[in-house]
Amino acid sequence: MSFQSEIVSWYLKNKRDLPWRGTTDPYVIWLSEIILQQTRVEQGKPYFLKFLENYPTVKDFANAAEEQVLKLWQGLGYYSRGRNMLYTAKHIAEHYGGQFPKSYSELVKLKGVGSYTAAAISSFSSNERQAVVDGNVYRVLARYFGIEEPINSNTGQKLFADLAKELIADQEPSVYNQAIMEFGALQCKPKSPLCIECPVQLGCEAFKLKKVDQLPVKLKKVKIRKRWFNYFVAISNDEILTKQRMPGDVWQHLYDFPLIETEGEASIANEEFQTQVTKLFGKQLELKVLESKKHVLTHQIIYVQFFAIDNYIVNFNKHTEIKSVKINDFKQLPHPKIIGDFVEKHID
DNA sequence: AACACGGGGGT
DNA sequence: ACCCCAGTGTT
Repeated sequence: MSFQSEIVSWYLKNKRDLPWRGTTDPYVIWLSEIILQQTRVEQGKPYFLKFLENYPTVKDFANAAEEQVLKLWQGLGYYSRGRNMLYTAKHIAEHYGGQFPKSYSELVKLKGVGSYTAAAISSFSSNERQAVVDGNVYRVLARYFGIEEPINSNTGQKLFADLAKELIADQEPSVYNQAIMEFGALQCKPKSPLCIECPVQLGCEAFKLKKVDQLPVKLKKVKIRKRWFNYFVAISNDEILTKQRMPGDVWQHLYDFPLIETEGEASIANEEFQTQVTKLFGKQLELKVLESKKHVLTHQIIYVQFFAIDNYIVNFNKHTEIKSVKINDFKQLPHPKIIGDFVEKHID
């Protein structure tokens, strides 16, 4: 039996029952695929169900407000996915008459849809012969064919894309694509793959050469930046100060608190820090540390301190991005995870 | 080609 | 501590 037939046969026996399987509606598949970008199935599943319930069709999605979309997205990360989804939903409602495209060539033009997602949607929705190449596929192919070319080099990308295209040539595109990804996720896992009970063990180059744990090869790792965020929790009566984050940094368009970023750990005793606080709020304030946390992202570690500002009087300079809103309204806004967690813990 | 973009889970 | 996850957009 060929590699592909073994994979498909394994899939039919071992596939998970997932809520987006079994539909050919390109809108629903798009929903699931965007959510699953760089996201584990188990983490994405509740978000998929939530989005489908709130926006049963692409027209429903197109009518949503960005704040509502981002609120539903809260906690999932890579928020540009949510923003791009709304943009694309509006685009489809307007230019496609609400009819979600199914072909690779149309799909790949959509914002937030790259070659992987276009291949996934087109093959799952209409069985178009487009090979998916995601993290799973890179891993399975690198191991089975013993490919040492880095998966994120220029030549590597092309090499794997060509190989994947060859392999799907005589297969049912929809089933085969899902099969190889499911195989990578459950059997040919990054760590502790199940080689002992693997249906393609005999043909696997990496297994033969005992290099399973060394493949695939991936270039470089980015340097992690350390940052120090000092947030000010200013409540007076039933209002709280909030600030929407702007483009050019993490958590774009999400709402957090007035913030002073420092080059190192800030303390109340530090004079320069006090000066900055005074400048930001226009007067001397008494600060109290509420909580300190370390927030780890892929590319930066953020040391977060929350300071309480007691007896704050609402007289905030209207020139800044900072606004005073009702606490109940504030809670409805989309927040970074670290802020959402803080609010849930400390603010009634 | 390199980097930015979140958060969580596995080892 | 490090790697990876049903990747894409920008520079």
